[in-house]
Amino acid sequence: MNDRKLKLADLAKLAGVSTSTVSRALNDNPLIKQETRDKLQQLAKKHNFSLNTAASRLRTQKTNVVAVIINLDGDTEQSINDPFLLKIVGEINLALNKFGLELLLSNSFMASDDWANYFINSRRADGIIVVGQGKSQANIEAAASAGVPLVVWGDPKTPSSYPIVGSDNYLGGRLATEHLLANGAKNILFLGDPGHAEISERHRGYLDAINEAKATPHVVSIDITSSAAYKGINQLLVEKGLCFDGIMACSDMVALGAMKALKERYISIPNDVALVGFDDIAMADISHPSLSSIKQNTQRASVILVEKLLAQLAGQSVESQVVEIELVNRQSSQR
Amino acid sequence: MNDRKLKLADLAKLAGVSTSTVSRALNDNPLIKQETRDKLQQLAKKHNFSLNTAASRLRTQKTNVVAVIINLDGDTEQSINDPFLLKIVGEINLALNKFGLELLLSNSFMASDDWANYFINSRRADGIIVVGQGKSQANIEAAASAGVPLVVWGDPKTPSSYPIVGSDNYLGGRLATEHLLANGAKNILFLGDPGHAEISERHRGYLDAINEAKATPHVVSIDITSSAAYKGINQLLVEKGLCFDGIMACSDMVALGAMKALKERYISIPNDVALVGFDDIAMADISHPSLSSIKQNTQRASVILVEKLLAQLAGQSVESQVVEIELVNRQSSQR
DNA sequence: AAGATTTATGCAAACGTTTGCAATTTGTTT
DNA sequence: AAACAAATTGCAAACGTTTGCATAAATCTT
Repeated sequence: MNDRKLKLADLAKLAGVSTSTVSRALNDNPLIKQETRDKLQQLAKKHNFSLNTAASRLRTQKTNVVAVIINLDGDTEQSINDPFLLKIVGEINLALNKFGLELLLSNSFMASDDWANYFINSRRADGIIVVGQGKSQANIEAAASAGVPLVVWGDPKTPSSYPIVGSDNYLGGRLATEHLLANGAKNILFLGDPGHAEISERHRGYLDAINEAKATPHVVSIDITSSAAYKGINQLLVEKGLCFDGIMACSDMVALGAMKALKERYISIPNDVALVGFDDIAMADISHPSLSSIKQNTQRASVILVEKLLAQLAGQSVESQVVEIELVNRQSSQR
Repeated sequence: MNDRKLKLADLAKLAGVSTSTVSRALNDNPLIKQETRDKLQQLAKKHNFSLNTAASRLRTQKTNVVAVIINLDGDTEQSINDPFLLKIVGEINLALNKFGLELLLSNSFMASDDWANYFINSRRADGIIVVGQGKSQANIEAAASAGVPLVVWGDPKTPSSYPIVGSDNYLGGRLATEHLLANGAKNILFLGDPGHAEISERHRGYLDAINEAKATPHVVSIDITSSAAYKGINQLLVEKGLCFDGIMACSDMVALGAMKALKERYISIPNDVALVGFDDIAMADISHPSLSSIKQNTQRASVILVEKLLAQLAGQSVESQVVEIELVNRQSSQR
């Protein structure tokens, strides 16, 4: 077991050929005769050989690694544990693997602010996928303008010098609100943080739908967490009573927090208050009543993110792209 | 912007010293005079220099990267989206960062089965953290006996040749069950998959508690997902009616699935059926009624995992370790 | 002030791949 | 069979660090 790690040269000696030949054979280079290739590949397998990635990365100046940065704001509690963010990371991992790439996980707290330097100059990764625009796009801007291959999960409508892939948040906000209106809600709360890039779009959609219906908007601005939502709704109920009959929550976690506050006060969902979330996380289906939500197609989005990154690496210029959304109609809004 | 990437040699020329000196200075090697060190470090910062990790990894044979493998069974639906697994990954990421290490994310589907080869021989990572024992420990066993620095999140009571860090699952199962008994439940279901390493321990704890109370055990064996739980409980209710008054669920997601099935049939929780979950995920607190659960200290566990891995890398031999658990008493079991 | 230490720097050889080019072998054409 | 073209393989130079050893500069001893 503890033979010193084999290198290409050892394998070459064993086979009686040159290292070049082995290298090419293992990379399935057609320069090498098929027969030789097969033989060498078998030999490699037999001896449990694997290439030293450090060496080949040094030589080729490519890593086949993509850094995924979970971009959190320092001052919010929306944490690394947010199920939606993590779900996206999971999907991105799958998508990368499909293309033979590996995933280096980071968050915006680590790694210094200079992403170009930390990840790319240092040859840690070939490109970057940023998950979440956060409140400030400064870091992203900086990296992009330093010429880093970069894609962002966020709101694709945001004007930017880098490609953003994400849902049509405006439309989502609008659909959710219209759905609530169609179900007879008159006083619909927007629950979330309109200062946050993606969410501000949802907010715009909400506003437009509300205005068109000549209803009155009412924004409850909170951190994007379930506990903030719980507290926010609780406080509102204490101070003003049940002054609303619908809630458009900026995320499912937020919706679920609100739902708890309502249920504790025996406010019926959907009869007294209709509720729609955003993200369609697993819990939406399992909560009781089940939570209507705007479903983001994270799987498709992840594949697109990776494809766009690869296109950039290949020197093509790429644009932002919207992925479709869908209203998932469940009990919480049905009446 | 587009100056060709600086290398150590360029920096050296700029400063009028040798590359060795720059290298040492940037690594804060005390061989170099403090003054020179400061000067060079400043110069590096000014020119936005960063070391080529491929080169230094090749030279030092160290990567400062840890591979984290989410170890899923091929045949279960417990997916990469499981909030608990992802939570652990998030925590491990934080813990690794604290020690200056980076996280290469993988799952057991990718990467071939030969972890030793794929990650270590290839110098992709220095060590491996496996999240979840899964149903088969063959891959882990193989890697460990190939001498790979390796730690596992799982059930620490499992006899093994590698260190396992995790909760005292037996105790957890026991505590949860005893808690249900203490709250007057007589017919307590165990809901989960006893074939799964960690869960079989919870099951043992359940059985012992049940037997000591001279009650009758009743196991509903299902996949570890909320939808399986939902279906399982539904089916049971259809076939046998409400033949139980307590459920010990093997995870919170499972508990929440069961909860939904019960609520839909207007079975009161906790009055008709008391319920305890496992993991204490965020949703436990937000569900209504809130879900009592066995809390696993993932944060502490993550730090321990990393420390043990580092110890192994330093050549020390390390042992499995139990991290404390705690019953979080919420509404779902209170009567 | 000259040797003996200590401190600070530089030289040059690795680390293990990949790849342009040259060299060899094989096959084809006249 | 000679001349040429095509198919295979090998040589050797990179890629950008780190580090043992040698050297040079500064400090201390007597």
